[in-house]
Amino acid sequence: MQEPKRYLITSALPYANGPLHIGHVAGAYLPADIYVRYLRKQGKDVVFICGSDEHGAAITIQAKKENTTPKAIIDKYNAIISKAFSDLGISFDIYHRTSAPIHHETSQEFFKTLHDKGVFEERESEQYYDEEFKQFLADRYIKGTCPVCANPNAYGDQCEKCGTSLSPTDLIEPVSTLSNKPPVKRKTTHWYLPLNKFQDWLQSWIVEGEGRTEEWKKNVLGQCASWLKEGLHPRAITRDLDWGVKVPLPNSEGKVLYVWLDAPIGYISATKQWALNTGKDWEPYWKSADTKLLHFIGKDNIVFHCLIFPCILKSHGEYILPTNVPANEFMNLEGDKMSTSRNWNVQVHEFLEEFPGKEDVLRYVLCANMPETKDSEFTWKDYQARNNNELVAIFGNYANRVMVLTEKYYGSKVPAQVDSVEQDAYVVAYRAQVAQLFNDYCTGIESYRFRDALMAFMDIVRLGNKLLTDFEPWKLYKTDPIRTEGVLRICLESLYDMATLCEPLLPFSAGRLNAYFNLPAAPKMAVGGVNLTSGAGLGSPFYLFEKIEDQVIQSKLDALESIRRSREAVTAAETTIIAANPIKEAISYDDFSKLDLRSGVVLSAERIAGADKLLKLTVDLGFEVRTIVSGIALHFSPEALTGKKVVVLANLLPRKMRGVESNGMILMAEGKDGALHFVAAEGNAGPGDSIS
RNA sequence: GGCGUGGUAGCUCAGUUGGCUAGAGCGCAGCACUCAUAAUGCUGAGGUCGGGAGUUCGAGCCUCCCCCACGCUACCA
Repeated sequence: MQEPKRYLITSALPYANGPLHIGHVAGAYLPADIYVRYLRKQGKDVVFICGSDEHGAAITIQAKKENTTPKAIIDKYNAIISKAFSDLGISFDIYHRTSAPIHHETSQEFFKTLHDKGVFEERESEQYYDEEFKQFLADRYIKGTCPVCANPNAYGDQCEKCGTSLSPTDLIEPVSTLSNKPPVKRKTTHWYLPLNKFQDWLQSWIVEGEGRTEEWKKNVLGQCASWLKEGLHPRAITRDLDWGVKVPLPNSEGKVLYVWLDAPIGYISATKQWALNTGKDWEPYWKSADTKLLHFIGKDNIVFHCLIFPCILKSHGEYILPTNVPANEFMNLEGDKMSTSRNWNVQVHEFLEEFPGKEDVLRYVLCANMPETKDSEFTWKDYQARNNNELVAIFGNYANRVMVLTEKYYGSKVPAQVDSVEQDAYVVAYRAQVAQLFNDYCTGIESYRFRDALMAFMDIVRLGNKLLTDFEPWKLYKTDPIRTEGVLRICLESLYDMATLCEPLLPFSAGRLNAYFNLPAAPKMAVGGVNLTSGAGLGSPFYLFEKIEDQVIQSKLDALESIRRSREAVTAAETTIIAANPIKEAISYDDFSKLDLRSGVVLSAERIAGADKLLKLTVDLGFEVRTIVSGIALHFSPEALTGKKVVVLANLLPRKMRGVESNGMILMAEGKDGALHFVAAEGNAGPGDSIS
């Protein structure tokens, strides 16, 4: 691509059911903000879009959990999240919400356009339905026992204990979380996006790079290629739910657009709202080929932004496709994956409340450890070390050295430029090195390598420290005060350059430095072009950053340690329970296949004379009626058993008990309290159906 | 089980199409300096590049096998 005429930058829409943590920031928001601030400083036409994703079942669940309404939930978290962003200096041009009317309209228009074009397929399927509440149940509204780990509280989409992704029909004994009753299956109609039809196009666009103008990151390409290799399938883009954007068709009450056709359209509707707010035209940003469109996201969003959303945009026909999707990996915390539900994270709003004035420190540490090519690690020790050894010792200290010397020798007035110093070979070489590093800095940002850019910036500061040490103005002043003036003039100018260069990375510090100079922010991103006014008044020396004491770090570590301990205690307790009834020796499938299990129905039951534990059951196996003796008399009365569905081990050798021949065995589950429960095939399984 | 991404110095990470003695920052050791929040500057130690085999004049990089971490996905009869 030639130089783009304008830039449209998006960051993944945070889901408004919980607060923002630093992993999110390092993944999708900080890199975008750095990039955008850099572009603005270069004078580019750029719009930076984000907003809350406020629909979906998880939010309605959260509302139920907090005993409130979905609206209250999204208002609460939208407020927390958007404040956290602005407090951290993430400079969106608009932070919008998908609950806004303009978003609903935009999404519906999009759906209608694609629907009218015949892009979607309509399909009927069976979904669980709650008869009492008269509604279809979203996956997360169904709970049951996980077929993998036997966790009794697995959701219909995922078991949070073992992490397996499920579909509601996988659950054993599913229960509606609305009525706490078993749901029934009922037919429903949904619209599907036939991703399979886009397979070839996606293959050439992403894998072969047809029509792309930028190289994509390896992790992004790999993930996409993996999906394409598996083969894409049609995906439902509507859901039976009442919280979301309504499907804009007749006879579609109770149906909303699924996230695919909701959240990413939020980028578009937010752009529209921004245009309304500012009197601009939104369309060129989305529809003109000379726009560079970038989606900053975390790796969990790669499939969404690289496969699904492009299919939607392309289907529409008028929209451009992303130039790049510079997805980051994940940032771990002290060795473990960050997670809101497991309380293992650092929440942005809490951090900012606890450590006011440390916005730039957090930005610095997150940038230095940004998970650009692989998962990275945030530790509090590293946070402290980077603050104390880099921000304080290198950058803050350089600024302070220059300010203190200037105050001491020149009463905080800009000293004069001195030709002999300007032409000194050392200074010429110094300037050349700074120019080279500035170049590295720009290249870094432009190619989404923000850690490199940060490193280049710090190297510029290091050169400043070195220059001071090499010229030793504190000695030079005694023998050659004029030359000293020239040296400090260079230092001050470099400090002003640093204020400019660090603005995308450390905007708060940039502001404080500009204030010291009593100057507005430099209009352009550049180095060496500054010309301060000799004799102009400067501010008083100050510390840009302050040391962080061990004690502060230790308390953060202690807090995490106690969370880890309590989690381990829970895990240990669960392990003990499982260990109490250890699993039997492993068998082969052949061993299992010897068992002939059948579904059956109890026709009648009677006590056996002289036996207090045995019942004589007559069981219908469909193809025959059998007599089975079962030792359950202490748990069930005979009359309660008529019509009971059971599972029978049908090929067990016959055995006489108390004179009655038993032809099989009834399967029972024994609870921890010793109570017996029938095992039965649910639903329509009839007598004689085999079980395997 | 399949696919993807990683496994490089004590720690956090770079290493672009295979090419001099494998790099950076921090930490560590020594030296210099004192304007500075004991901060800065210089020098140095430290790596069989997850393990094994192969291709090549030459492999951190390419091929095969194995181990480990993370993610996605299938199957679960």
